[in-house]
Amino acid sequence: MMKISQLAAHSGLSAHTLRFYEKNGLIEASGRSSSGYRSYSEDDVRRVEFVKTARDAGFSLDEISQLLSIRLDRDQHTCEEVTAITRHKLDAVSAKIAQLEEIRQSLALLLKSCDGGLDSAEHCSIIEALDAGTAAAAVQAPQAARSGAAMNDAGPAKTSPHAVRAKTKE
Amino acid sequence: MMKISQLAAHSGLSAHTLRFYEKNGLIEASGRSSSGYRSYSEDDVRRVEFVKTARDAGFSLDEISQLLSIRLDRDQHTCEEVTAITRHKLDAVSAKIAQLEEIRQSLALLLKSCDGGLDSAEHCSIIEALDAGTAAAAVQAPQAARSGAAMNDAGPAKTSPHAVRAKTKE
DNA sequence: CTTGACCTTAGAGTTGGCTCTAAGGTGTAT
DNA sequence: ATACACCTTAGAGCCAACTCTAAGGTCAAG
Repeated sequence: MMKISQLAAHSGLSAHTLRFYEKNGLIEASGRSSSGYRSYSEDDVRRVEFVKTARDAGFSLDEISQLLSIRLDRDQHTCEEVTAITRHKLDAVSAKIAQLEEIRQSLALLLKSCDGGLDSAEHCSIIEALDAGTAAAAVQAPQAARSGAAMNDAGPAKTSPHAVRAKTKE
Repeated sequence: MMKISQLAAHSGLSAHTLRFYEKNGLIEASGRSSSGYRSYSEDDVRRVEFVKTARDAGFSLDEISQLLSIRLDRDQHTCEEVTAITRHKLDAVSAKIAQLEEIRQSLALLLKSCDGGLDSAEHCSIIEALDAGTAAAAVQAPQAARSGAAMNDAGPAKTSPHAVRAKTKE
């Protein structure tokens, strides 16, 4: 039986994150001390490790929930269900990569066109390309990189809730 | 001189988005009708097109702001500034792709290990791999895919505000 | 007996880029 | 005159996955 900070150290997740996962039904602490401190059994720890591994493999918390309920009750589920989730995720990741590859290609072309010298940007070919609308055009029709076509996870196919951009953080 | 919905139709951005961009200083309507309706000059339209093109090329709104101020006053800036922004973005996109490639690899390995049959998931090798923590381990040390190491844009190097996950939408 | 490290909770804030709502005013066609 | 499509604003809501805060309770060491 370990306390939350021990589990945090053990799992590499913060205590905050562990509580957050608990609130979202991903994990639980099967016991509490007399003073209300969470205490985690070995089974609890294994479940946390499962979540961490699945997260590192790229699954969303929602997908992890599905995987957990299968794990909990394996003989009520089929391999097909598991592979469906995994395949779906793989497809989404592949699509995202393809989209980023296009962007990378656009950026690489832009970079190649400009010497990057220290003199005035008066005739900078990058600025000119963006002005002329020929930045992504050389790679592919611009709307191919946009229009919710790229990203679909599991779930009730919503009509492109918000556009899919580069999302490279910060 | 066009009204906002005309510009929306022309640019492929919604009127909402145009107002949002204006609020964030990316674009402006140089005139207003007597009743307060925005009216866009040809210069305004060109600026909107620039923003759209840059967005499609993968730049963030913040980066687009920087590019716009260079475009506005080209001879006060150098090509080096423009290439720096572009190179930075390219690096960020490349890093993101590399990270997603790792995830793709993990998922592909998981999928390959399981036949996906319709019988019980009792011995499903995907669930077992996630349980054993060997899902990503086969590809690379798990923390390589995590630990804010992957995504850095321009900006004051914050210490990993939130972890970088797959972000494949929905 | 106090310091300081730990634990608890509900709930708010962060990120980026929209997206939408409410509550109204305007413009034009019938 | 009345329906209907358009325009205005400030501001709230959405997404995921945390991340942090406030305001307190617990516990071992010195």
